[in-house]
Order: sequence, then structure tokens, then C-alpha cells
Amino acid sequence: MNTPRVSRESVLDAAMRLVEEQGFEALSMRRLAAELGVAVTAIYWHVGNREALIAQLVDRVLAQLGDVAPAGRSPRQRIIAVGKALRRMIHDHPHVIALVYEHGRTALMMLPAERALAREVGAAGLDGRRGAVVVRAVLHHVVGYVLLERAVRRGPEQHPTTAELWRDADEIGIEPGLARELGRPVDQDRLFELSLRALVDGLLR
Amino acid sequence: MNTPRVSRESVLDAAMRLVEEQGFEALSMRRLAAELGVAVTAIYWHVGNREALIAQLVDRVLAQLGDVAPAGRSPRQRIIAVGKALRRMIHDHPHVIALVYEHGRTALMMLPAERALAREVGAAGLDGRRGAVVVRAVLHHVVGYVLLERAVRRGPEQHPTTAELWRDADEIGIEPGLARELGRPVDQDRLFELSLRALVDGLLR
DNA sequence: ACCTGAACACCGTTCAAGT
DNA sequence: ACCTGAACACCGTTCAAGT
Repeated sequence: MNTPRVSRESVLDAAMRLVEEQGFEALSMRRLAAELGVAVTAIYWHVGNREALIAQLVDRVLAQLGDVAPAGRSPRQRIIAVGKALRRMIHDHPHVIALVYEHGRTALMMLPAERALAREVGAAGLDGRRGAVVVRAVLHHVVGYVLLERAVRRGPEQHPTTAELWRDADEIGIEPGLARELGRPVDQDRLFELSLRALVDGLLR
Repeated sequence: MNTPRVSRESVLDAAMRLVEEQGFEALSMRRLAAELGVAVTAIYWHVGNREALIAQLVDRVLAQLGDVAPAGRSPRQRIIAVGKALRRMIHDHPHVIALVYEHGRTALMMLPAERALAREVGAAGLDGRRGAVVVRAVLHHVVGYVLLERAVRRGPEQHPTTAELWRDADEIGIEPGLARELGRPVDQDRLFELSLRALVDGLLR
């Protein structure tokens, strides 16, 4: 009886490395096997099939993520802080969101932040119905924003550049100063913070 | 000289049908060929390779989408109307967003709505810098919201159901009435409209 | 308990060859 | 100009067989 060549953990480790270094689409059973120096079918013994492997990867990653820590004096400030922390957390683990999104477990990823928001909203003294709307609206705004950031960033070098798209804008009734501004690249950090603040202000009014 | 068996258009038609009926992942060159009753390689002659095929599909779909029509009396109402129309448009073409998202051309899909928003924001009398923030914040909110809706809807029947997730909430400092409310299913239409209104209110203040 | 090898049914893509 | 067939390098998965 000789020691096992791989284990569930070593398979997950290698899979995680593959995803982090080469992206989600590089994760194939055969490449994984080659990486581990083992026959493809050995992997199946340890983790089941590909879908199960990904599920276990998602579980592991979600466990690592950790809670978001709110900071600030007023409930309003703390709600905004949770939103910013959530975005930062997702940004710090770009491979995670691909994995989680592709496997349809976004709702679970958002749960810690949802709870943190619920605490702050409760502290702000809102009743259940109005409070739930605030929690969910903020949560949706933040996560949706990050998903879109990802989608747009992934875009190829656009054939028509952003500036060109707005060159003819005044001909179709768009104010020139506005068109010029919209032709510039977006400062995502600034836009995120401004829109989050506006949303929270609108919700707490 | 006999007539061609397929054309660029017939290939795109068949590909579109495949995506609409069986989803994006069902679109393979070989299946497409089988559907058309032709050798796989014939497709390559007409559309290039798979990536090029998808690009042409995206172009065609974006051309079909049409503009969003604003309605309402005040600029504020019209901005909200554009946001709602954009979400409806994306919802009406669920296969489109998969295609566009997967191919990184989300920014182009948003352009008509962005222009409609720019007109309304200009009419509201905001200057360039502030107006651009409003346009982009609303646009990001709406599209991000829809992307997240998609992600969450795709989630498998969660092992822990939503209600269970909030059962122990009061033990970790969450107000019971709020926890009960968060355990209920989300009314997406209502939440979308409320959060959009709040965002616009916060932005126009 | 743990691993291999062969086999099956799929992929996308290239290339020489046919009409 | 338009299409075929063979070939190559990939996939995920199952199954019988080995130790």
C-alpha cells in the first residue's frame, strides 16, 4: 500500500492555480491531470466530474472571502462603506467572480455583504419593508456595477473609439459640452462612489 | 454552375435559431453544419471561424434592437422612462445579452440608451461634468441590475433556501422584521423601479 | 482505496482536393 | 466560387481492469 499520488485538496489547489494564472476557460480535466502528473480519470475518483469540481472550488473561494467590515459614524456612511468594501473585495479576487458567476452562485457570494447591510439599515431605524428595499437596492447596485465593469473592460479595442462615438452627437440633439465629457474615458472609482452616494441619499430621504 | 447550398445569411439565420432555441452554448460549428445539411468546412468559407461568426451575429442583433423611446413630462420622468425601456429591451431579447456579454460588446449595446439619456440630461440643464455623471450612473445602474438579475436567476435551486438563510439573523444583530422581509422572494420589477427612482432623485438633487 | 488505458462522443480548425 | 473529406489537436465522461 503506497501513498496516494493526489488528494481532493491537491486537485482543488491545482485547479485554483490554473484558474488564477490562465483564467476560467483554461480549466480542463485533461490539463489538470497533466499538471498533476496523473491520468485524467484519477481526478474523477477524487472530485467527481467537472461540474462537481467547480462547485467545490466555488465553496472554497466563498469561504475565503471573509466578511465585509463597516466603518463610519452615521448609518448612511456605514452603508456606503459596506458597498465600497464589497466592490473592493470582488476586485481583489477577479478570478472568483468569473467562477461564481459562471456557476450561478452570485446570490451566495453576496450574502455576507447583505447581512452587514441589514445590520446598518436596522440601526438606521427603518422598518422591515422599507429597510429590505434599501438593503437590496444597494446590494444590486454594487454587484451589478462590478459585473458591468467586468463586461465593458473585457471589450476588445472598440473599432469606433469612445471619442468618435460622440463626435456627431450635437447633430442628434445632444448638448456639445455633455458629448465632449461622454467621449472621455470613465473614472470608474469616482463614478461608482458618486452613484452609490446618490442612491443611498435617494433611498434614505 | 449550380446554386450555392448556403450563404452568409442562411448561416447566420441558422446560428441565431440555434442560440434562441437552445442557448448560447449550443452554438457549435458542427451542429450548425448538421442543421444546414452541409459539411462543417463549408461554414468556414462563408463566415470565417467561430469567433467571426459570433461577431457577425452580435452586429446583426445590435442592429435589430432599435432605439429606446423616452416618455414623460419632466426630465426626471423621462430619464426614468429611458432606464425602464432599456431594461425591458434587454429582457425582451434574453439570448442577445448572452451573446453580447460573452463577446465583450456590452458598451456598444448600451449606446442608443446612452444617447437618449444624454438628450434628457441636457434638457434638464445640467452642465457637462455633472450631466455625464448622471448619464453614466443611470446607465450603469440599469445594465448592472439586469446582469445581476440574470446571474441570480441562473442560480440552481439553492441548497439553503432564502428563508433559511435569514432564520438565524437576529442572533447576529439583525432586526427580526427586516430579516423576515429579506427572507421573502424579491419582486424584481418593484425593486428595480424603486432603486432607479431613488438613484435619479439622489443624482438630480 | 486509488489509479491506468482504452474507448466513445463530442469540439474548432487547416488543408488539399474536387467541381 | 463553393463544397467535401481527411486529419490534427483538443474536449468530458464511462468502464473494465489493474494494484
